[in-house]
Amino acid sequence: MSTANCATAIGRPRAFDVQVALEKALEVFWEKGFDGASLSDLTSAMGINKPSMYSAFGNKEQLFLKAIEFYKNRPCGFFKPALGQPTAYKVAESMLMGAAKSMADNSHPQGCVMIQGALSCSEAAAGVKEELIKYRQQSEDQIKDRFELAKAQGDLPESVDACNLARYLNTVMQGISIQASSGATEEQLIDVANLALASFPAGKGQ
Amino acid sequence: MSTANCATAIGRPRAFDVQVALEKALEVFWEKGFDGASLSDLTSAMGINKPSMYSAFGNKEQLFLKAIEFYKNRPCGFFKPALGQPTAYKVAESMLMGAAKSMADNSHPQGCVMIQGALSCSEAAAGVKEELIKYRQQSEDQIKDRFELAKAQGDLPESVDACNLARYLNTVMQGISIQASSGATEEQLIDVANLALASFPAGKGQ
DNA sequence: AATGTTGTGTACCATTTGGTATGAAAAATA
DNA sequence: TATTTTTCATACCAAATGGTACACAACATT
Repeated sequence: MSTANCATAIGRPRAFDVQVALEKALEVFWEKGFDGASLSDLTSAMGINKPSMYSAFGNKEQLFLKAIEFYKNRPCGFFKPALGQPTAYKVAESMLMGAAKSMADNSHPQGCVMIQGALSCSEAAAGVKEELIKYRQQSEDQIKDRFELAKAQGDLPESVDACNLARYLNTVMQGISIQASSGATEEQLIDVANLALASFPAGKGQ
Repeated sequence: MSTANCATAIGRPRAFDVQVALEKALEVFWEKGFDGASLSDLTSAMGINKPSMYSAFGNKEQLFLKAIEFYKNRPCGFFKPALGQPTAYKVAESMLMGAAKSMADNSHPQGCVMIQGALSCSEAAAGVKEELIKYRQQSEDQIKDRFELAKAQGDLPESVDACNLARYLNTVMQGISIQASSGATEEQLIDVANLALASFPAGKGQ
């Protein structure tokens, strides 16, 4: 049951690339959600059969969680780079524009799998729903921390409630996810992002 | 196959109230989504058995659509009253505050079933997903029309793009739905709503 | 070449899925 | 009371669900 691709492997080697299979599974979960994605959907997209899936990933729930983990860390993610922007305003701008661009991108399912993967769901998905809620809260907390830092640096007024502002930013991004999965285009979402930025306490000049 | 409760009914009368059963079904769909709600979940919540459900509502998909129709028209809905507010700003304010209050209300599942009922879903739910997208678009169009009217009345500047502003408002409400279903409280969502209102082109005075 | 270890493919498992056939039960009408 | 019409309850259906047993295949080590 070794998931990692060890250099000196003993026994029959895997005939598939675990990472590639995980990406394929991610696409299925992304499009259909946890409840809507059946094992047949998953394994046929991954190009493997069920025993291989179970031995490599555990079960459907763990496969989902590992796919989400990959999603969080994938190189094209817009979140972490946005957090690193020099000013609070630029953080928000980069995040909203990144969300608009990324979520409307049709090289993969629209919207965000961390939002849509298990929103209203069966009891079987209750675990992954809780996990996704936790992840979303962590993102919000990271934004909040970044805004607290901005306040300490004088980049945001002391009067600003970093917690509320972070929640607002997160809320708009989540709305953008819904819009994207409903068919909104990148341009439309950029307009939304610009309107949302008008609420931002620090002006565009900063 | 008469759905309506006719006064002079011939044959054995229904042992259940169609409207009450529909409300129960709505709650299940609301909480679990179309894919996550099984017929067993539904019929046991409705207090009837499957043949009764099929004869009264058609099938799972039509039951869902009828439940959504009921949801749209239910008396406690905040959307239509908000549209009737006298100014564009008050429309937006009423809508956002109504969303914050309604979606965090724990007398029913959190969030909005028209958003979460079928977002990422299986092929079996593709039809209801499209229907929900259409409904959401109709809501947005109604807001847009209201803002166009506001422009004609001089209540909004001519420079405002009613379409973008409506989409922004809709986006924030959809984000609020996600937040609510993630456990956000009414107070938190009101704070979000107030931040969102800061983007509004017409000032609070209007 | 024999052995130990691990992955693969098939075929299978019990359970659940959405959906029905059928006969009995309850009412209005005749 | 007999008939007609409709609903109810049970039992059932084929297909799909998430998950596994098991024999075999492929590799490293001995």
